[in-house]
Amino acid sequence: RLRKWQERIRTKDAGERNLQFALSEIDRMASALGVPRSVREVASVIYRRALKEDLIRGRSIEGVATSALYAACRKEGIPRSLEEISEVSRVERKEIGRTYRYISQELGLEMRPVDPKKYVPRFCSELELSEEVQTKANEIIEKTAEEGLLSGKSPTGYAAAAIYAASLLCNEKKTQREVADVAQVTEVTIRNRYQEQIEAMGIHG
Amino acid sequence: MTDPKDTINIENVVASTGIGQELDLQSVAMDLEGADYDPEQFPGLVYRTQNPKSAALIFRSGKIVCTGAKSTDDVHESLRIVFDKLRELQIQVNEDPEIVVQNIVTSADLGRNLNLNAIAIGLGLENIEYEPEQFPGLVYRLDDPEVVALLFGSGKLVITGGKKPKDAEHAVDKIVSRLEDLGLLE
DNA sequence: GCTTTAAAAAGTAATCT
DNA sequence: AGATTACTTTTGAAAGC
Repeated sequence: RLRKWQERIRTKDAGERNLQFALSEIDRMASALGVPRSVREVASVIYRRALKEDLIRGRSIEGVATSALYAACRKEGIPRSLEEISEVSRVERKEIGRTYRYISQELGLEMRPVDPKKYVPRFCSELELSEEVQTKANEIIEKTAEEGLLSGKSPTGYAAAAIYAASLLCNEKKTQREVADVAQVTEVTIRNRYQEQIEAMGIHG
Repeated sequence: MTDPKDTINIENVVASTGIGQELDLQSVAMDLEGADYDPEQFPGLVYRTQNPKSAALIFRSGKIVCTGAKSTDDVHESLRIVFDKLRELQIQVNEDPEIVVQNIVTSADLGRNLNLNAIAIGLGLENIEYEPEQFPGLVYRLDDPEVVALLFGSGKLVITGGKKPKDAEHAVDKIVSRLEDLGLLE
């Protein structure tokens, strides 16, 4: 009986240590990403729920913690792409993506697809683009998405193309390279989305 | 107005069978031309047929998996070739080994573009998976028939997980009526 | 869970000319 | 700026780690 008692304490301590590790990892990654405290709190809640529902079995603590943070950023309306998240995590992008899909499904998070407009303020400020460009980019995203151009396209590439187009229209030109670097997509993707968007907007030049 | 059902095309059929005899894959690999066998990497021996095109995975137990065929007839033809090849190597093969179709992959076209964002909400976020950052298709699991559909913005789709060609037809019917009810197919 | 096989859908990406 | 090739997703069986 004493043995069982000690074992219970041991596992309880281990579980407690694991939880503390996960929460500190969420904190570390959140700081590195520069997201507000509210996001870390949402991420912590998601992680605790995943723990309670026993979703961590067979997965790494770090993977679930990273996925919880990715989901929290989206839920709070300040998404970070998997690419960005993976830069501050030691879990690879593909694993974060599949773990996120799993916990999202199992916890019934009912995550809506990311709205590309959510990336506009951050990308534009990194590029030092004016409020006017942001407004124009949002307009382009709004209008072209309504016409069905967004289906199946990655939100970051879509936002990047709209920002590139808006920078040209507002005479604050940024190169495709510059926009591609902050959005972490290739110039090819920007080129492809840009062509579709300006055509749908009826813009030339 | 072409019926989306008429656009259904079988792209791949997976089936399993067995010759009812244990095999020494090492010697089969030596005698069978074009055989790929690397037990360190995978326990099965890979043998490809050209006509019809398919790949057979042959195991030590005598069980065989055939994949890549474009119809159930092609699966039977491919396996007939495999069986004959094994018989040429003086291996006993049952008369007519039972062949079980395990999965049929089909493609189809709904004929109009789809607003996947609206469809995700319409079908219910809890019933679908749509993560365009990871994959452009919307994943929709049906209970009856028990298949998985991948819907794309172009209106094209993939149905997989079915065991009979009819499963894909029923799935397309259900998807079309579901989308029509939601007013998302026009 | 992984390993291997084949196949479609469409987007993204790396590499080469 | 193309063109190619390759990887992402789903499905299923097999035997073994």
